[in-house]
Amino acid sequence: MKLKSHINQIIKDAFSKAGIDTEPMSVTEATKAEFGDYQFNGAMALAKKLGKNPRQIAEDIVAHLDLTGVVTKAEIAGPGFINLWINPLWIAEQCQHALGDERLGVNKRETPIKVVVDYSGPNMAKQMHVGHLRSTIIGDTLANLLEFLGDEVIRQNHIGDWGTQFGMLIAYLEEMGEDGSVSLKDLEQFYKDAKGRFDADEDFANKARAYVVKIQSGDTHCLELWQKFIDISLGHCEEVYKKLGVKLTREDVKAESFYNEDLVKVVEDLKRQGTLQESDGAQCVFLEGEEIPVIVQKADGGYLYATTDLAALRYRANVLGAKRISYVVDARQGEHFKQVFRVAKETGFVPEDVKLEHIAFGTMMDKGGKPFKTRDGGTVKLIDLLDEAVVKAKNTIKDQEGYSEEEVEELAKIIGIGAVKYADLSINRESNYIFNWDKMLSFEGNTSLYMQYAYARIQSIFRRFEGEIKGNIIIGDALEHRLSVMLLRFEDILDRAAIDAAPNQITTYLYELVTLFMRFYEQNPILKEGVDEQTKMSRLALADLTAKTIKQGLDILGIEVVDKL
RNA sequence: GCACUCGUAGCUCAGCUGGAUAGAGCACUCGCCUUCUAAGCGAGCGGUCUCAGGUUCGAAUCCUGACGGGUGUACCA
Repeated sequence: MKLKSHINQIIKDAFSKAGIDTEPMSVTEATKAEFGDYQFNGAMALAKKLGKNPRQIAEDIVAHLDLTGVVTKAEIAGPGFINLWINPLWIAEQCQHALGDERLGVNKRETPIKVVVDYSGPNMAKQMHVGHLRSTIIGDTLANLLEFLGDEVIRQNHIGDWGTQFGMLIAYLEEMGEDGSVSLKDLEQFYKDAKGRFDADEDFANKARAYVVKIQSGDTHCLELWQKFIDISLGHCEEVYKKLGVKLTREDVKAESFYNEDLVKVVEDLKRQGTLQESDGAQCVFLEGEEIPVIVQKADGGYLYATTDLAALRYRANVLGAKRISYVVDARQGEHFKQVFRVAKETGFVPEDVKLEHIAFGTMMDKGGKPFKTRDGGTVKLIDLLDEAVVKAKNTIKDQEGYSEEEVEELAKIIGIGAVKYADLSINRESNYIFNWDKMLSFEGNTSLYMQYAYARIQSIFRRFEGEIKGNIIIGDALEHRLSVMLLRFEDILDRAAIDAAPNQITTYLYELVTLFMRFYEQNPILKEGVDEQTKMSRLALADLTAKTIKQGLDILGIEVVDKL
């Protein structure tokens, strides 16, 4: 239900009937309940243009407003605000429709596009650490969201599987022989050991350097070892993805090495276009107004990540056919993407109509506002963090007697992982974010547990009810009215969140929705005695739609719900 | 130095396509369980939206500048 568009259309109709030859600005949600459901603030802005006073304009608009359908009441307030009330009968009807629809009334895009979402991008030489968390879950959410809205989403996991350190790792893997896969279990340690050998033993170091050259020249034996290493390493990542409930699979992997053969062509094409300049021996693209050039080939002939990114952009736009390419990457790489995107567009590597965006996010901080580290200053492994979340979640479960051990375990997973993800997604992605166990595992405030609790409460009602909902939704009071309108706003929220790539708009919405529902739950009894049948059915339907909306919203965020909490 | 980014209640954060008296949660004070999960709900307390200009009928929101924090600044990714 594109609620806002409906209201906007009514305003637009009033404009043309009133002979106002301007595109009206969009209505906005009313800032207060007493101001109705939506408000139109455009009368004031027109005052100068039309040479009339804003209240007169407002009156003119209201006089031509169709109050027989979606909107039933309009009031002019203050300097020329137009407050609008939506018809409760219409709201009820729309909620009813949403309830009967598996998409909850959310339309699929009329003109879906292909979107590449590039996220996670772990380095194969090391284990995934907290630095990968935000990209992985924000990216997955964005992909889920666009998919739900009907776009054709192509997930891309641009893993780092190429580079000098792999020579060292492969040399070490070969040295370990069959035991390699065993010691690889702890990649972090494996890396350290390999580095230790590299630093201590000159022969080993030379072998490692030779391997780099061999891999790059396509030596079969080396490539086999390399492939083995990547497989095992990727297996580690998949373990993390599984725990996190992230949908990335091997199908989505397009590693750095995938673009290797294209790198020469990228440089050649740039050269042919005359956009390349040599500087200190390196091949560079100098952009107007930019101090630092984009280097695509080092003085020693090697390629850089800008080169790979250009190759990837070209592939995604031209081979995959993406019209929107979203990079969910740390904000610190803002400059890099700004430049690479410019080069891609200015050289025509990527067509003009393709939207390139860097979905930047801030750094994860500890309670003290410092970058998140272990006690001894090391990086926190993602798998450890997630395991800890599950342990902590287990401790928050109050009534453990009510469950079997397996159930507690399962519940703890859902709660713990959900808490970590929700905490991250609920904050404006561009700002740094303070990681706080106590806060994220709290039932109070804007947390996943609060949402899951609300969902479980509703399911509890249905466990007791055990019937079938018959009859229609009837908006009985102001609270039910607000709750219903909130439910109908779901699509508007998702649309906006998709445009801005802002998961926190979804969490803010869910929080508002759940808060309203909790009030409704307290004030409007459903199964208690003395509630007449019609009211009971209507309230059950509202509760049901609320639960389904919470579930769908959390599902987009990659968070599960439970029937009992 | 230059560029980017952030600065909203004691703390953590919403709000930023300009709109009415700036909103939540935590903390603190108080009230509500013989009836649908009180892990809840309600009420109170708490603000020169960093500062100074500007644009505007109207600015937390847009522009300029200052101050403060963070980040980045050519052959790592």
